[in-house]
Amino acid sequence: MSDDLKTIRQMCDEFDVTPRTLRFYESKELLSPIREGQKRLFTRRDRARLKLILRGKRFGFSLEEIRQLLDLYGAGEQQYTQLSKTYEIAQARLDDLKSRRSELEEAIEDLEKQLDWGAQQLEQLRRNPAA
Amino acid sequence: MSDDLKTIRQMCDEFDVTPRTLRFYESKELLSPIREGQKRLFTRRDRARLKLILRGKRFGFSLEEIRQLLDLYGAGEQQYTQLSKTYEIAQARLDDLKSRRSELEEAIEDLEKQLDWGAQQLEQLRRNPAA
DNA sequence: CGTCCAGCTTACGTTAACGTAAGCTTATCT
DNA sequence: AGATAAGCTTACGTTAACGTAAGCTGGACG
Repeated sequence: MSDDLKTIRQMCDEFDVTPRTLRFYESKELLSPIREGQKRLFTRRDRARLKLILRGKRFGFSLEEIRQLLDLYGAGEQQYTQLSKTYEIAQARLDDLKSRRSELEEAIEDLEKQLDWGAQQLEQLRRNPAA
Repeated sequence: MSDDLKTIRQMCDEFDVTPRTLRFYESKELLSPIREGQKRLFTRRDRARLKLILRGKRFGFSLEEIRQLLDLYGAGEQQYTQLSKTYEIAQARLDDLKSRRSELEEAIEDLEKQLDWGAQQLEQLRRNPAA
C-alpha cells in the first residue's frame, strides 16, 4: 500500500469534480483528507465516501441527508444509542430508495409508451408531409 | 364532464403543495390554468402535468429539464423537426432513467448489506454492553 | 354595511451548493 | 534569481426553487 494517497487534482480527474467542490465537502465534514503541510491528501476512505456522495446526489439527496448516511458506512466505534439511531435512519433511507425504485419503474414504462407513440407520429409525418 | 376544473386550494390539498408553488410553476410555463376573472382554474391537463412535474422532482430533475419532457407529453400538433427534436430529448432522458435504475439497484444492495452488518453490531452490543 | 375569506400581484428574502476572483505560499523549471 | 504551476484561504457572487410579507379585490355572510 505504497501510494494510497491522492492529490486534489488527481481526485478531480478521477471523479470529475472541481477542487472547490472537494474543499466544500471537507468544510461540511463529508470528507477529511489528511494534510501534508498545507496540501490535502485524500485517502482510500475519502474516495469511498466521495463515491457515495456523488451517488447520493444523483438520487437527489441533499448533502445533509448524505452525511447522515455516511455515518452508517463508517460506524465502527459508536455507542449503542448512536448506532441504533443511525440504523433507523438508514432503514428509512432504504425504504425511500425502494419506493423510488417502483416509481422509477412506472416512469420508465410511461416514457416508453410516449416514445412509441412519438415514433408513430414521426412515421406518419414522414409518409404524409401535410401542412 | 361537468366539474373538471379545480381551484388552487383544491389542487394544493390534492397534491400537497403550496399556492405559491403552483403560481411559480405557471410563471415558468409548466402549468397553464384558465382564468375565471382573476382566479385560476386548473384543468385535467394541468393535473396530469403536475403529477409528472412532481415525479420528475423526486428524481432530481430540474424544472427546466422537466419542462422539456412535458413538451413530449403534449406533442399533438408539432412540426416534424420540432417533434423529432423532442423525441431525441425524451430518448436521452429515458436512457438516463434506465441508467439510474441500475445505479439504484446497486445502491439498494449496498445499503442492505450495511444494514445487515449494522444489525449484527447491534446484536453484539446487546449481548455484551462493553465500554 | 362591515368583515371575513380566498385569491391575486408585486417584490424582497432565503437556502443549498457551489463558482469565481484576489492575493499568499511552496515547489519546480530554466 | 525570476517565472510558472499547483494549492491554499478568505470572501463575495450566483442560480434554482420557492417562502413570506404587504396590500388590493370580489364574493359571502350575519
